[in-house]
Amino acid sequence: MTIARDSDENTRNLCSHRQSLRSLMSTANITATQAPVTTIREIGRHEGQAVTIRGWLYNLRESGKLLFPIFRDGSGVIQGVVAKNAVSPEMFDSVKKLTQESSVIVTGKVRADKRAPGGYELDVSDVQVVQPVPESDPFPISLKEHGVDFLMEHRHLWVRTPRQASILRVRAEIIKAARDFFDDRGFILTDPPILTPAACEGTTTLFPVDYFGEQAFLTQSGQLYIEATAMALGKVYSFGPTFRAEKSKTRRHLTEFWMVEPEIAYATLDDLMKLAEEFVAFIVKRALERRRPELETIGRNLAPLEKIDTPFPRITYDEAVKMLQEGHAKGELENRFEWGGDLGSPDETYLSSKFERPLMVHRYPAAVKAFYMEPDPQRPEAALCVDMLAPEGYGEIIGGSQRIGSYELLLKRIREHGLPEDAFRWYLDLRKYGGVPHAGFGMGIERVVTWICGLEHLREAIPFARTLTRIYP
RNA sequence: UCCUCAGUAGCUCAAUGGCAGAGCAUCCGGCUGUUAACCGGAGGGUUGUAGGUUCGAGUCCUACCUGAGGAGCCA
Repeated sequence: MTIARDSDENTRNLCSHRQSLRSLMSTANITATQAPVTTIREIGRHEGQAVTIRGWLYNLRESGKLLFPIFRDGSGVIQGVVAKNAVSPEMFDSVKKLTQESSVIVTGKVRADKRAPGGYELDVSDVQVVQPVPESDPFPISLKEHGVDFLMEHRHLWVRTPRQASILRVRAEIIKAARDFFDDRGFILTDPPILTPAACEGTTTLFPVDYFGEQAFLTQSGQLYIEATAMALGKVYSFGPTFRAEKSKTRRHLTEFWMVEPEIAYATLDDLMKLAEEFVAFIVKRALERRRPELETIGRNLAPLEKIDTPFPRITYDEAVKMLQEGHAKGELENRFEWGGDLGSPDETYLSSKFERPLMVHRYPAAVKAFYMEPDPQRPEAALCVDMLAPEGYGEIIGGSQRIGSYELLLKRIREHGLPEDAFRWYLDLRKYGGVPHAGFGMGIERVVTWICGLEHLREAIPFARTLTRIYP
């Protein structure tokens, strides 16, 4: 039994309330030892029995001599019922005075009830208050709507709400699915460094770090490093955070986000596209199988997700350009797209809206893509690369390519891009000592979570989002 | 970096250039099945900041600050 000390001025006015809680708690101890401790998620197994749950008060409704405290414990939410004539007056009064998000240990009898959203209610016989939230300083996040900035300012408390907690559970499932997928297919997890030397792809998008007096940067991709481990282990992947100092102010961008990146020796672009579609289909299926209740809590329309299956549609960049130009001619797109540019956000949305499954666009012009991509031997101005666009306007979730195999060509590209040759010595070595055709892609976890959960903003898809304007909490 | 919009009570928002308001939250009271419960009452304000126009500015003008959405860039 724990009780908060009177360490805060705000809690002083609670003293009389606290006195009654203390006397309540001396009897509560006995009850707590009699009933088995369970979680709300598992509570159905104890129908008709007295159980103890440990959690927080989510909300309290009352109707005269009936109280309806709603408890949450991280596994779920359940409504308790306290009738005035069924408990002691002290007990009734204590529950009546409970404040939102006070931590509580609750004992009661589990009863099936058709009116309850979760199927069960708890006839409360005892409540121990672990720490009361002071009346003078109530929990800031009410059940009513709030603005984005306010919620982000209170993210550490916002995560307690059912919707946010559900999103985090889906995220965890997606990450586990990604790891299971690669682990089960013989991929080896190799963690690339987060601190990297010198500039790799242009310093403006990198976060500089002082490394014992030397300039270093936070990684913006583990790809170059897992190309090295792929040459050692054949099939590898990495899963970790990446950092982009881009000044992007949109709902699709974070400055710190998590990526899954597989890299495979002796793989071609076609192998990569097959892997990517199987991977994404696997993740969607897993989320539907294991996190359906959470997706429903979030309010996700599951019908579009149920349609996700292999094979995914594939179009070349050239075909995409044709579609975009036709779209412009029909008045469905504002600007006419010309061959040679990278697809913009409205272009991606338009293209993916024509399909119910994720769309793979391949063979972009080499000029708009990264320096390490292998040119198409059939058409050297195009790169052997692929972007996967999620349906429903969620945009790019995967970017990948076959990597340049030739030492000479890679060196040429590094020079063309004005990159520091010295910093890439090790990367060039991979083409000097037994280079092979190889390919890989990166998938942004938050973008996938946003799509699968049907969210408006990427910042809800990660526990603590880092954006251009926010590094608190 | 550019474009657009916003900033008023703890929160979400109203207020024709003319007395700064409502709902929620908090507190007090009522209700034996409430589902963001409901009903009655109370307290709660340097209208983002600094100037300006005006008899009078939350409202109009200028600058700045903060935030949001979008573009570019990207996953």
